[in-house]
Amino acid sequence: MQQPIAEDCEVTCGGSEADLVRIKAEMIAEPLIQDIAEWFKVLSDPTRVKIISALMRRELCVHDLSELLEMGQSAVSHQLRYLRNMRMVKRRKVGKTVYYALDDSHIEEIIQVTLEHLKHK
Amino acid sequence: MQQPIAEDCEVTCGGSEADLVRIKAEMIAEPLIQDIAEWFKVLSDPTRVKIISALMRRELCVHDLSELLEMGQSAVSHQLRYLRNMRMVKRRKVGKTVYYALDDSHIEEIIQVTLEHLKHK
DNA sequence: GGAACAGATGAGTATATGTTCATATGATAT
DNA sequence: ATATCATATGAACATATACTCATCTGTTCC
Repeated sequence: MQQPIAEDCEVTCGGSEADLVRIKAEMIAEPLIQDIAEWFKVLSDPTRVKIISALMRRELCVHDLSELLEMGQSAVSHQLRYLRNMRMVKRRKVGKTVYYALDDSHIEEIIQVTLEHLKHK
Repeated sequence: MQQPIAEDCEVTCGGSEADLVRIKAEMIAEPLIQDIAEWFKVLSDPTRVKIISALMRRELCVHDLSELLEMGQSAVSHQLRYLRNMRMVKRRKVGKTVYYALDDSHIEEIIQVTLEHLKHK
């Protein structure tokens, strides 16, 4: 009767096969992993961080954001769409102009925590 | 004596030029923006989130990580180098095998905060 | 020494991402 | 209706990213 062949590095790597199975079960579930990565990707681009940094002060229209960031209107608009899809910002239309504001209570908190972290490094 | 010409959208966009200048001064400084984006980029990839998720349990060698993630050794190794450069993980060598462990006290906290956030959405 | 193994790394490649350009939409004013 | 302004959006393009493959380094065991 064949025993299941032991993995090559069962001993050398310190962890038994059973251990790995347990760890795998304890790891964050796949769909959640995807969500986390997607969420962090929002803040992984300087332009988006700048936009959020500006909106932390007050709501702003696309044109003003474009001036603050010294970037083309189109580029800003594309990123705003991205942020809107991610439910990070909401918009309010007044005549021709569109005002954007933060729509996620946790962003500021997480940015603040990260700032503290980066300072103490 | 010439007054500085007002910006096109001074009135329509609701913010005076002086306001924009003030906001610009209050925004997070450019180099810090870059650091924040770089830091978040670490967790913007599912593979890296998985690696960190696994290392939150205990230190692991490359081979075991490779098994846990069901990915090639090379791919895992590349990401580990990235994480090492970002000072997110440290390594400990024992004979042929190299053990990786978390080297950033704040990652777990931030992931935990993010998980809570994602659940309550 | 040489074989076997764990891991690291450079090159190549396919895909993702961010910006620009041109143009479209939608609103206001004349 | 037409012109103008604020914003949105699709296509194109250049760069960045993550993986694979082949190869290299460093260690142990014979």
